[in-house]
Amino acid sequence: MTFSEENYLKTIYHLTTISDSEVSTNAIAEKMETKASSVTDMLKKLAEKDFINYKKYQGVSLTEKGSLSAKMIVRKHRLWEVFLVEKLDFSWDEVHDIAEQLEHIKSEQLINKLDDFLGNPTEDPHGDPIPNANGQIISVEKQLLSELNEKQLGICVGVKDTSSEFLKYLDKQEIALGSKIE
Amino acid sequence: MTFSEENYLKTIYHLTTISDSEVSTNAIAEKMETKASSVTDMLKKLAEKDFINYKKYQGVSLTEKGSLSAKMIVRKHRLWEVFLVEKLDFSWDEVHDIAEQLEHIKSEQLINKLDDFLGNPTEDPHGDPIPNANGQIISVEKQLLSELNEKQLGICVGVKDTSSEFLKYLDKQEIALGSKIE
DNA sequence: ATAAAATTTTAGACAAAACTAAAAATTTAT
DNA sequence: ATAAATTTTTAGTTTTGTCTAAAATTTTAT
Repeated sequence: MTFSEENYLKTIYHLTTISDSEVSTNAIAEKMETKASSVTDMLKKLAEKDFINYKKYQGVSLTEKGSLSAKMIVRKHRLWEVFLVEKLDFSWDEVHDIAEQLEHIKSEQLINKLDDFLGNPTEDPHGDPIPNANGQIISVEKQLLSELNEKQLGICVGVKDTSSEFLKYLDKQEIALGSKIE
Repeated sequence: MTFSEENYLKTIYHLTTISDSEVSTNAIAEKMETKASSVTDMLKKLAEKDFINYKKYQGVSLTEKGSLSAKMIVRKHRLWEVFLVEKLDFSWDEVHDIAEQLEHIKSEQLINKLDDFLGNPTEDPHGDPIPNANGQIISVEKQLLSELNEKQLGICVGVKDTSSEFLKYLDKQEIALGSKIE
């Protein structure tokens, strides 16, 4: 699989988890900041290789094979993020771009050894779950802060928006994973 | 710089250190297992970008800029090798291919933090020197085993051939860095 | 010194991944 | 129900890095 194919697969995976229905060409194009025609080209290729179910004009969904591949990329991305924060002392707002590169390194042995080295973490620095070597995801139930009632107490176990700006804002407010919020 | 450009630069750098004269198109092609015509194409591009000195039919040498860039790639390669062996418990014959991928990750901050995390090592797992952040190389003088006289004692401080096969052979002979050899 | 051999470059083609512009299909609105 | 708007696909082009085959240059051998 090429870098580009991997990036498309990952994007389709993320869009699928948000909407859990067929993903549209335009949605992919927007998320990847590319043109719809480029997306169509790639969808044909991914369908050809049996990573996605694709019928013209009907949007796409991941096949089992595609879903597993996508989860392996997410696994790599999140494990590398843990490495960067825990071992190299990066802050949570700095790791995304580097992990975007590292997630494409091809070596199963590497990622499994990294997993062990990190102590088999279940979540990345933003509270997102890390798929295991079989692609299984054990995710803790979360509620959005906006869904809580007034005066209700909560503990921050994750962030929905992982943009560098928002994470820096949280730092300024002294909100981190584990923080009590009312 | 693209992956391909980086790979050419690294190859030219290695060939330069061996021969310390102009490097030929064919030598590059052979080392990279590609065709001479492909090499010529790339040499033009690298010359255009001022990484190499190139005159048709005359072979190439690195410019200051090219030499520094090459050393930074070597730095990354060797630091990642140390990481793989020291932290992830890979053996010295397994790390080359993975480091070939990791050396292309672009982030100065990453590599300098990795350097610190590893304790600023000066040599990789094969005894080759690691350039520092400024591209300086402090290398220990070495003698080839074949240059020693009979009955002369030596300590293995590096290996010239870093192929997986040879390294496994050394393992079988129980020869590692630090071993006394007569 | 010049012919033969080897090396290097050029010219033209191809595949991957992107693009623009135009055509086709689908969805929305009246 | 049909016209307008939107979305998606197709067709054709571009860039990057590769290739083959042929031409140009340099080196080697007599």
